[in-house]
Amino acid sequence: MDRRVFDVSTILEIAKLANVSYSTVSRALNGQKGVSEATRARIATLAREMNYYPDSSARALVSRRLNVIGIIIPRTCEYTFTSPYYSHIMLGISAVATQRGYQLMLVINEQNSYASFYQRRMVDGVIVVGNHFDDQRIFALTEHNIPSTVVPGFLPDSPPHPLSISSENHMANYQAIEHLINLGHRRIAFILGHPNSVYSVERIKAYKDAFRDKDLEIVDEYLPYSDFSVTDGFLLMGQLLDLPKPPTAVLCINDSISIGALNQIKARNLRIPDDLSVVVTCASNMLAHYDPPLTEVTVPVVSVGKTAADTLIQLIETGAAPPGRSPLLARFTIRRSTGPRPRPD
Amino acid sequence: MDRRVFDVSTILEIAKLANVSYSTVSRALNGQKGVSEATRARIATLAREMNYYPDSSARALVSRRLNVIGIIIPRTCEYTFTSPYYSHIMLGISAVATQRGYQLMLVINEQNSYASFYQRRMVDGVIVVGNHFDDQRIFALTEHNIPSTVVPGFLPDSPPHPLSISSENHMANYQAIEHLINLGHRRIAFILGHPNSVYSVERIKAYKDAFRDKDLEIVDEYLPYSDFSVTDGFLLMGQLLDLPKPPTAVLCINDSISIGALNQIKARNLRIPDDLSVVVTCASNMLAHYDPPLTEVTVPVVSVGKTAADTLIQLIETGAAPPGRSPLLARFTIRRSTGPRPRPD
DNA sequence: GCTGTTTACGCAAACGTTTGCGTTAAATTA
DNA sequence: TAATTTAACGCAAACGTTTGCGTAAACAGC
Repeated sequence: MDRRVFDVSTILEIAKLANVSYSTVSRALNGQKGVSEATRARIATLAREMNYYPDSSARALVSRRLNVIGIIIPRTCEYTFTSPYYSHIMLGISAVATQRGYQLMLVINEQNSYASFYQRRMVDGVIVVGNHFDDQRIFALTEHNIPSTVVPGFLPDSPPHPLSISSENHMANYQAIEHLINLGHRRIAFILGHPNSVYSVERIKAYKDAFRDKDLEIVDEYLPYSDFSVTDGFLLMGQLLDLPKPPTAVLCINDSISIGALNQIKARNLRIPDDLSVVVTCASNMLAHYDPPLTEVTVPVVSVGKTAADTLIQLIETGAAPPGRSPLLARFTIRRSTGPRPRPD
Repeated sequence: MDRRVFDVSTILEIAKLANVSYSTVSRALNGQKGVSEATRARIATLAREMNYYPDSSARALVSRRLNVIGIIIPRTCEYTFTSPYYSHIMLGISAVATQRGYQLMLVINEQNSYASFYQRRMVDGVIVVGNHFDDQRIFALTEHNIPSTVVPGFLPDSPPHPLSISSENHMANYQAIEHLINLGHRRIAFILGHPNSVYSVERIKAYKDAFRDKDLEIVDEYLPYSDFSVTDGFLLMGQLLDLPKPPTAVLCINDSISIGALNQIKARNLRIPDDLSVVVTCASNMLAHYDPPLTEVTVPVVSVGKTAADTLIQLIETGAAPPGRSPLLARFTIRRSTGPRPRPD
């Protein structure tokens, strides 16, 4: 009678009507062998007629498999959740998960243990989508042997998590900076993200590598940190332009910073690239139709999400991490927002 | 021994070590009465030491409550999932869900029945976040009495779902159009979304209401439909400007359309508002620092998400929908992107 | 016709909880 | 002191599955 509320029937009721034991019903519905085609068909139609759906909780209890993976957005990353970066990663995760029969549990702004979701058996594994490499809670995942991947993962030299999924951005950023240097720029700014974001560290490295390779001096003033927000992009771009020696070129670390910075440039009526060269970094197509067309580092965000999900599911199902994956290369595309260094005024 | 894999203990093991029955452990851990403070404390420390976490599946199986609500993004809305609109709604849902002890199950691009998630007992209720009012699958939710809310819901005159959560946009849009008319504009364009999106219908109504109230003629050419994308905003703005009699003012239905349209305007070097007045609609702050500051319809998207979650949880827990909610009013803010109609050329 | 194999099923345990009911012993009341 | 209530706990059923094992019947090979 309690079941009436839920308007669905159980395996037992079907068994009665089909005149078989309920274990046979289970096998029939799950496509296991040991059931004749006749009874299988009978049970199948009966199940449909009776509006039968398996109870996921009961199934999970005995089979120890929920077919659910958790997406965890740490508290430290909440402010960026609304950015296209996150939604594109989730789109990638979702695509693979759906295809392989997994549901998604979304945990935004998590402040407690990441492990607990697994320990409480709410998920078969978790994907932590955060970019702070100082997150101690990651350790518990590997320590307790919890199936998990981390996006974008951590610094290559000290990875606290063996399954870090990240795009390979060094090359594209190096190319971008090299491109600007070759155009004659020397005062090149890069609006970064949080100081302990993987992305920031990665970008700084690309920047410094390119500058060192060209024997150029690195001025920290041109490398401001931001909170990844549109507003910060706007404000920091303003501060850069207010410098005694303002940059002649600027790179932006993500969509929001790019948009904010462009608005600042527009507000000051600076011409791109005549007065200032701009390289943006995009996960979305928000800036696809900007005038002028923007020289851009394109990050394969959806692929990152797909790989993270694929790796995790493989780990869940086989117990072992899949072998080395091919790198997900960010692309550098030259368009018309970068040009020769303006002559000093 | 199988439990070793999961590295957690069960209620039974704790019971043994505490020298009580496992029902006592359950009661102690759940804060029910019938347990002395001494044993309760003993069990609590023991549970912590032994790394105990309740098994959600087992708990759900008997208590018929999962504490999970599903967020369903229909297939027809997938293309907009990456828009700030969706992430802000999810942020609102998440805030309330977390506070009230619910987890979120995210289903992107669902093509099957919405009801099945409930019928398979994966969620206690669902929030459908879509904007097409021709979605037949909504009917099954009410038909089977499944706890659910729908965002943004449906047209007020024919609601197929009793719990539609939506912002109240008519007034703000009416004000926006009235504002433009008062500025002398007559050729006013509105770049809408999908033809059977609730938002489009709502906007058309506001538009036509304002025009009728001023005894002005409505020209359908100025009311193009879009797919809510940046690209479409860009292209449609171009088509509008290519019209023999181009509009002197334009309204945009959401963030993406606004961005696309602004890019088109910028690409043509039109001055805002001298050549063209622009009213944008925003869920995000992507356009917060635009130059000039944009006259805007601000939609309280996070509040919509919060209300949807709040209503649903109330429905789940009490079995009845909460009484009438106060409307979530969109705001109209005049800034500097709207000005007097330019004199005819 | 005997043995061995396969097919199609049933039985019952198990998964880890919650919870109604029963049973002591202690505490309270008359 | 006896009667009654209450507190603290145990017992066992229940939730709806999956699955290992057992078994009868059918079937094959010789």
